[in-house]
Amino acid sequence: MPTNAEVAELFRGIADILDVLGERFKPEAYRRAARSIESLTEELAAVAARNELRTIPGVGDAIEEKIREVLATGHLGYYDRLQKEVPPGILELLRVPGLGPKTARRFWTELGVEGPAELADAIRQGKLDGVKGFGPKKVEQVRRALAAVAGAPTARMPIEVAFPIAHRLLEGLRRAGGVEQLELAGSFRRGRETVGDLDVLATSSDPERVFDAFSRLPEVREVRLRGGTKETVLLQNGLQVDLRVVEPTAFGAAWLYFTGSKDHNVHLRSIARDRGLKINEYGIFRGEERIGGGTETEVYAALDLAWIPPELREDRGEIDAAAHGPLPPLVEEGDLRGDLHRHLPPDAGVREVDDLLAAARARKLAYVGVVVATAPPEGPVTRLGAAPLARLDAARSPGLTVLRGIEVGPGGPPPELGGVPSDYVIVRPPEGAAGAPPSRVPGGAVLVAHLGHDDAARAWGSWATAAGAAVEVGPGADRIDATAARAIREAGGRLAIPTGLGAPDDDPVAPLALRFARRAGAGPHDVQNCDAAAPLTRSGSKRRA
DNA sequence: GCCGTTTTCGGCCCGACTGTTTTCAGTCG
Repeated sequence: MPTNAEVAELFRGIADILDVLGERFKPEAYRRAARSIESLTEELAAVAARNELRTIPGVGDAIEEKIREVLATGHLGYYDRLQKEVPPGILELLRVPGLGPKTARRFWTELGVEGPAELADAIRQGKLDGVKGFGPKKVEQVRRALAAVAGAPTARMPIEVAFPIAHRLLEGLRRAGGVEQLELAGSFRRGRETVGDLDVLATSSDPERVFDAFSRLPEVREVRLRGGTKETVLLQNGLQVDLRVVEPTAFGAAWLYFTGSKDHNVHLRSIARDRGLKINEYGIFRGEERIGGGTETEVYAALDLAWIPPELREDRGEIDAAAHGPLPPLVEEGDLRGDLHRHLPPDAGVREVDDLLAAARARKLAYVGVVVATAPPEGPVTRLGAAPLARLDAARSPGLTVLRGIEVGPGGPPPELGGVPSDYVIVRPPEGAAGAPPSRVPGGAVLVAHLGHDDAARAWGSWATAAGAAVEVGPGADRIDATAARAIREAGGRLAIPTGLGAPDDDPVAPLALRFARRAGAGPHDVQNCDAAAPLTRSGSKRRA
């Protein structure tokens, strides 16, 4: 049975071939279906079994039938036939930056070139000289792009890896001066798990100065292109960054546009067109007249839509919802009232305890849970020292409840931890194996952390609901991303969001966990640590410190 | 190939940048 990702990849392959064959609208139709399928929270087979494939955005009669064929047989006759029409190497040419379907097709039909290696040979032999549309600059551009693409496949980067990089770039630009507003856009702002590039948007009275400063940042390896309003650079690590500078009056329209997603933009613009309006990155227009664009809200309002949070802008029904009034509120940083998963360093002393509690008070948290002992499925048993433990228990603060947590595997606390008094349990599933939830519930379990298995998310979500537990969301290999968080919510489970208490500014875990939860559509009621009081603990009473 | 509170047919977002051209095609996002 093919996975959703494999079916999406198949449809992208179809789109590429159709592109080279010169089809006009079909390629985008297949790509749109591919994007939708990728973002599903369950297997296609389950959707097909309920006969609901047509409810997937971009899936109509023809694509539904193709999905059913692939699910049933593992093959698609249509794709097999298409593959015979175009040499495989031509499709590789589409991966070369600056080469598109039109150009690839010309290389193939006019020069007999059938792949990247042959194209490089053709350039060396001067076969492109004098070909219409290929001057010396274009040939050199293609030659360099071919050389670059040979060594570096362009993979999307996990957002938690991009986070500190984006943080540094913005810091650098601010320090250089000349920028007024400065924001990230693109899939980064939408909180996607991976980013293909970074989009940075600025307003400035002196764009040239901003571009100059950007080009000189130490992270920048080379400037790819530069015009009056945008500059594209490549970082040392290969990540591409686009910087746009716009007028302050157009900031909202530009931020909306560059945040995407593409499908969201296309839908908005088609609504505008139906109403005799036009949206571009400079504003929203009726004829020549500009009727808004300073803020995103103005643009949405001109279409009688409520403002839509970036995390939801995927054209998965959010636009229809916004037409009927404000969307249900998503969880915000200020909604977080406590944190039940703080670790202290193994050699923590009294000082670290005091710092953590001071940070909790500064954030006005109502409760904080500190892990005092761990016996995870893998790794050694660790315990907090006697002195910091005493300090923790002795902490006195009218507003702050302090709790002791122990972190254990699905089987519950091992004998080694028998003597450790605790208020609640953090369950940590074993790494690697797509572990099924335990059949019995460890007494007073309130949190599942470091789950990391997308496939198991739905099952753990159901289990957590029954256990009165929450599942921790966040970036990284052993955490839960937005898609899995959505599956947990659909299974009736609640989420927990780390607060980042005491973490440095560029630490990605807390801000991205919040974005993932929002992307999963979670409001404050769906998040355990938005509750005003600490969850019920195993003793049935809260440890008032 | 998809889609529809004008539509089951006839549309399908919009502009920047580059290189090659004397007004535009291709690519990209």
